[in-house]
Amino acid sequence: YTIVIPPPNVTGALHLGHALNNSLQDILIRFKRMQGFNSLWMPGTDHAGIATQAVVERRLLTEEKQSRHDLGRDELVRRIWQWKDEYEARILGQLKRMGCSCDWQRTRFTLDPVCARAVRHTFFQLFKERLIYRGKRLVNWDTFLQTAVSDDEVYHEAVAGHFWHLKYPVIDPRPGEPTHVTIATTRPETMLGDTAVAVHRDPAAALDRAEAELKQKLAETPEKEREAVQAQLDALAQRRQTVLPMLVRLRDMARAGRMLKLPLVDRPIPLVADEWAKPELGSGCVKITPAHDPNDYDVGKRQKLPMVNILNADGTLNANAGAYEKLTIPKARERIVSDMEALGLLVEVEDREIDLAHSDRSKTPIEPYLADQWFVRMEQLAQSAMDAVTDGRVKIVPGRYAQGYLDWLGEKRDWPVSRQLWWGHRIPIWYCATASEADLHRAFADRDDVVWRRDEENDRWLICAREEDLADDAVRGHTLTRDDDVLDTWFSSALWPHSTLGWPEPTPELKYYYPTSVLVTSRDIITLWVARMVLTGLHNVGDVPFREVFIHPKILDGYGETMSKTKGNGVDPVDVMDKFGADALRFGLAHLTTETQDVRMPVEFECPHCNKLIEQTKKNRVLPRVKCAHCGLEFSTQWATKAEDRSLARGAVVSDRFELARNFCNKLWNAARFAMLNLEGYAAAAVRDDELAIEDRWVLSRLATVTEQATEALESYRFADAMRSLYEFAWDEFCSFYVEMVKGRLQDEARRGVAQRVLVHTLDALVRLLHPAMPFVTEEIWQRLAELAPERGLPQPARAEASVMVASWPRADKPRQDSQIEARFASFQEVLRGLREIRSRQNISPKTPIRFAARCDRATADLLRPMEPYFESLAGAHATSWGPEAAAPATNAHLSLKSVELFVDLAGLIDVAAERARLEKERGRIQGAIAAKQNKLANANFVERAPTDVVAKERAGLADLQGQLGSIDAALAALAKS
RNA sequence: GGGCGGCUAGCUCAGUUGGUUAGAGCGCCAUCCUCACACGGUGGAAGUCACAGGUUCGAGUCCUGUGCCGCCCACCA
Repeated sequence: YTIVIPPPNVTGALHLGHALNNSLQDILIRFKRMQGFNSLWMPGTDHAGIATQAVVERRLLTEEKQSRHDLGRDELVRRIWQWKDEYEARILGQLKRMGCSCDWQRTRFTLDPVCARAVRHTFFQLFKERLIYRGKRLVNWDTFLQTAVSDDEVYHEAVAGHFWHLKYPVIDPRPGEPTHVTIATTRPETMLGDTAVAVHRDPAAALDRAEAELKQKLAETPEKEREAVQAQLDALAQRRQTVLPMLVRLRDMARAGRMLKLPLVDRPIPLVADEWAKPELGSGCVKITPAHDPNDYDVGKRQKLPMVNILNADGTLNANAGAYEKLTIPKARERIVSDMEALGLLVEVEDREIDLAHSDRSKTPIEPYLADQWFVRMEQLAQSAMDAVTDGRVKIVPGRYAQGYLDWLGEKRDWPVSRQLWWGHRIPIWYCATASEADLHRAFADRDDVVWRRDEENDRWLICAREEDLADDAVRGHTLTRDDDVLDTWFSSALWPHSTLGWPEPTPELKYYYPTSVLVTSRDIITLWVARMVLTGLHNVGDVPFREVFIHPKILDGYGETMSKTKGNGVDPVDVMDKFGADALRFGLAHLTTETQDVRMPVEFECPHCNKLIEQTKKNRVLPRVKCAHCGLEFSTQWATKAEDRSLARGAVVSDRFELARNFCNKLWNAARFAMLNLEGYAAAAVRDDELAIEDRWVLSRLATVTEQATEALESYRFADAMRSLYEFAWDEFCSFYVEMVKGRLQDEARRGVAQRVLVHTLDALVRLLHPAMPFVTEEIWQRLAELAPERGLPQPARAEASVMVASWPRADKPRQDSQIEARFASFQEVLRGLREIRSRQNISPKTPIRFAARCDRATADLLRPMEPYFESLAGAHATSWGPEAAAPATNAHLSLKSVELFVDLAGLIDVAAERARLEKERGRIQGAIAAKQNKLANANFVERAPTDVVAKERAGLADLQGQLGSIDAALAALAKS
């Protein structure tokens, strides 16, 4: 049984999302191990490697004021390793505290040589099959960190910004033609890369469409907001007069192939007609910078425009920027605006809120630029991964997530795999512009681990080497240069299930463990990782990487937001463990793992000084220190880094959602203590069925059922269901009833033996069942039990395993399931509850004994009569009579139950007012129920069409209720007399 | 814009194929420090199952639509 383990995020602390993931995996591993499977963890790919580099670079730039370019590749990588070692030690400590039996020794990182080899083999093979190719792509360039960031590391934020309205002169304007075209931009420096200005090909029609849309909107908007829409409509109408004629003219000029002069660099650029220009916005014209804007890139492709990149890889302007070369973007922006103004070409500066793409890493704006990148052709790879899911070789649980997976793959969008980083697997490609093909043949004649291909666009060879790096002079008389880029971390992560097992070598591990059993992960990673693992597995090994994928919920904070470092709303599992314990953390998380997609986790700070709770707000959750609203003292949080903050007492982040689990751990521990305190004279021996007391047979019956439920639930990843049945069995049945009922026998020397054996057996089974979810408490109980009762079990005792970790998972002992016993207990519990209720409502002290009569049919009487001693011990109630003729005492409290009417003798005890109030209320309730039933039965449709058993049930229910009503009336009458 | 999920007690959530009077934990009220457990026991109060239609003898549950919250993907799925 094999589980692929995704890693926790590298730069932050583990938060509850990671704790959930790791806990569920460890629950499965322990569960399967107990079932006798040979299990293997396959821990952590380092998909967060990029984050590490970014954090290190950010430190360098802010604290040491130097960039990676100053530092050099080797030194940067050395620092990253150092950072990662610190990080790993911390994460390992946390996982260990959580009880995760994760072994990270074997495969520390994806840069492990074994994995590195798998990466090169894969790249080589894809290159050879022409599934890897070189193409162009706009890259999100983080100018601060001087790296590209991937699409998912970009977030959009509205910021206060400017629209600069600029004028470009028309070359040789004819009479009547405009002399200038006005455009607006938020990034004036990109004008240096402009290769066209666009105007709509049919401005009148576009305006018509915009108008129609606005009218539609006007009709739909509520009265209040209409004014604003109407204003827009008016503006549009105005525009028809003022702007439209000019746009039509410009459009005609564009068709005629007229040119503009790009100021500052004096480059002629065409006026083009393209629908990207929006006549309803701004001047109606738009500058086109294909190398620095995604939309413009599309226009550039459509209009076959040149693409001028003005950026260097370090975020400064390059030679294409002419006089502005080497300036940083902000400096260039400043200069260009003032230069344009000097030329009289700056029309106005408009203040506006703009939606700007930011880098998640540095929090600075993104400057996209066009770059050559490596791509993986997805057509056939994606199809294979889709087939694996549609034909069921990979099962996704819950099934609804399969749709997203298929839809995403269905696009078959090529996968850009190159990244402009220094950390990661460097792309095994060398360039050579000077050699001839014959030279290459000569150099690599006897090698099948080198292939090459022509790069026509750049007039050079692309040489891919599989096994080892090529020397600069590998081709005699020519120089090879290696590609600087590294591969997307998902490229190596995608290989994880087979690369860690030794692929491409046919190792015994690969043979034994591949395909693995299950991947447990959260849904945001389905496309990034799951899909890619499937397709590389199929491509490389020829089989799927895992049989099942379990997608667990995401943990959100109290506001329903995803936990993340950026927001600072993550809950540190260490806080939870400190406050509630590791078992409570794990059980609690498993207990809320339902099939829904999210789980909310409202959290509070606990003041370490006065122990009061302080609401966690969006403001205070990111602070390193917080002032307690109750006692006024300050405490530190998980964000404290400075010594002065850290010296304060730490305020834990707590959530009452773990209280249930903590209390449960405590309950189990105390129940175990009780059992062990009562094992005096325990002797292991076989137990015959006829020796079993009623409660023994009942608890064994329930145990069989619960074992069955828990097993079934865990096998189908219904963690919450499993936890719920175990919780209820342990607390409501084992503790509240079995333990209470068995107390008497444990005091009785003659009956003690069997009671002890059944008690120990049940506890033993319960501890096994709970072990995966509560490893620490259960192990402790197990070890202590081993001292008192090393041999235990029903019907034949056997020596217990040395640790519950290697104990076997209980089998549901189905022959023990006894519906009759369970029915008897249901009645028993009902009567017991009734007796307690009467005691409570009559305010009778628990110490005062009471007597009661129970009116019921003979069968029920026979069933309950043997339980008499338990009514005495659990409710302090003595039964005086059972059966249809049971007489009500002169003064009594009455209660109608499903199968029994209870009369508690209240001679000398009665609180008449309380009893009357209670009876009146009861009467009202029953009358309501009777009316509902009578209505139902009066409905001819119901009687005719509903199944006969349902109708019969209704009738019986009605009769029963009417009987109860009679009794209540009688009781009320009796009260009136007294 | 598309897809997915949620809306059930003050809070956080269960509710299996439609079928008696819709459940749990926390919180609240009352009571009990009873010899495993006050992180406990016992009892209680508390819900127009988001809204509007529809199917059905019968709807929290099935269908259609609407609203709000959230997530994912994305200018054409």
